[in-house]
Amino acid sequence: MAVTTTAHRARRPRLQRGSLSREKIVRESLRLLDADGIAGFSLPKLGRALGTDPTAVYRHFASKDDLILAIADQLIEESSGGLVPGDCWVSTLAESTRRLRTTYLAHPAAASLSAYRTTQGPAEMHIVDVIIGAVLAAGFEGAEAATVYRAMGDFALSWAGCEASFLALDERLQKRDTDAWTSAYLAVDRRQYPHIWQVRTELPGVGDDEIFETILSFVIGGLVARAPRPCGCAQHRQAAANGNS
Amino acid sequence: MAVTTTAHRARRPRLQRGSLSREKIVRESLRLLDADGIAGFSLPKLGRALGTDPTAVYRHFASKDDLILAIADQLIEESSGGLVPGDCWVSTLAESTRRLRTTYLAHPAAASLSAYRTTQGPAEMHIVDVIIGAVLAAGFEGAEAATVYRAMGDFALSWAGCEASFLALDERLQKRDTDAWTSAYLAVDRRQYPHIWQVRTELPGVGDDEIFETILSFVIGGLVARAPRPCGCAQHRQAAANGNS
DNA sequence: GGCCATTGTCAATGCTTATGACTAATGCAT
DNA sequence: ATGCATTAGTCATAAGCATTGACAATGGCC
Repeated sequence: MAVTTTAHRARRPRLQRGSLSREKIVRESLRLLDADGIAGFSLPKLGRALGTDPTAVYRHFASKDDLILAIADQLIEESSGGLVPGDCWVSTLAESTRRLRTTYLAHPAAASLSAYRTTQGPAEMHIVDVIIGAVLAAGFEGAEAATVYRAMGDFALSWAGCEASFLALDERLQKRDTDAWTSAYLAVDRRQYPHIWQVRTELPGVGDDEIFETILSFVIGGLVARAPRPCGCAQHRQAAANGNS
Repeated sequence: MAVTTTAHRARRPRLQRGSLSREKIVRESLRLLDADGIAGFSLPKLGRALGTDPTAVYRHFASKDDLILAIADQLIEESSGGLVPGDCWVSTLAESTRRLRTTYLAHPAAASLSAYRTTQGPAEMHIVDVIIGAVLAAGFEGAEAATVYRAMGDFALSWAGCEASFLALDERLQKRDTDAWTSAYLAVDRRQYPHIWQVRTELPGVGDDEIFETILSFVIGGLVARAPRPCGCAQHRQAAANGNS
């Protein structure tokens, strides 16, 4: 069958007419959000950027929220696509957290809109399965496994979402915050806030990556200490043999 | 065309000067946000709720963002007011994290608007000083102390902010998410997502408080394991003496 | 009394999300 | 191939939002 009827379109189960499609709209949304931030993202603007009527997007998405969910799934896909769990559950957990953060930081405006939302798309299901797999490999079982999974998953989402939300603020507002570390806290009164004063010169130099790796090491460290079964990979078996928890 | 439109418009008697103040507006904003959520919070609605002209609030706040910052400071004050660090730095850290979360969960809509914002108000400075004090008591010094403080502080803010943001969503959307745990994940395909399948019956029963205490115990556990100086309080000295980290 | 900054009111601008009516393109059955 | 139901794109429009500038009443001050 399949003669010469628009070969590349025939792949889809249902042919798309015209110039718009959900996929194209999501892609252009991401582009707009990356370029102009949240302020540059409205359905009329999106329609115009696509070269269509300002309201045309409503033919493909029931509402703006519907579109945001599609963007969320795209982000999760970008973040967890091709992630294959190795034999070390510790690095599986650490890596999936790092990857989510990397994606969110690459698309802060999109992430700040779509974080904390459950898409129930295939990409989300996949990463959930991977993380639960790691938690089970750590020896947690039943209700405790479910709780530990939620704790680790929500930690990754909340941290990355929070960093992204900050980066999605106006540059003006971000500068206000940065200035707090570099000047306001630097000039703090010694008697009123003695502890801030003690580390005041160190505060401006702290980098975001450093902060993230610190909290991640705490979380993973606390998890490993509580895990019923140590990690079976070469590196961690070595560490466990040395009596290090 | 126009006949008698403006002639007998039902006019409310003009309010007395001083019927509005920044404090009153912040209080009414919190009330509105708690009652109706983010959707019920616009400057026109706020003005009407205060019994004034919809635009009257602009006489006291330069913009909506200006008002949101004032709300943020009010929340921090409510959360950290009266917090006195004890001799146990572990519980100081845990308690201040718990208190922030409690406040944010009590005012989810307000928190979701104002989280991640630096107010540089006295309430914020105070809680920062308390947390840095605990980190110093743990034996961290210099740049490492600054990094650990940021990690712990940002963890508390991001987790509580994230939970609040979720609670600030429409009830309809929250239900969508809850249903994901109670039905969608329950009916997952065993072969496609074997790990989800394994814990599927446990997922719906996991409570938010439980998840929070789990991640908090991981974070605190990881921190304690890395701290140069163990906690000096009776309870933790005992634990340290038993060789438990 | 008279000055005048402050603050409440009003009208208006230009943006937003969203909907229903209308039109034209398309796939499908005949 | 032809006609038709479906549907994508367009248009007009509604209702609500943040914000602004003009205007007017108020109350402190001299």
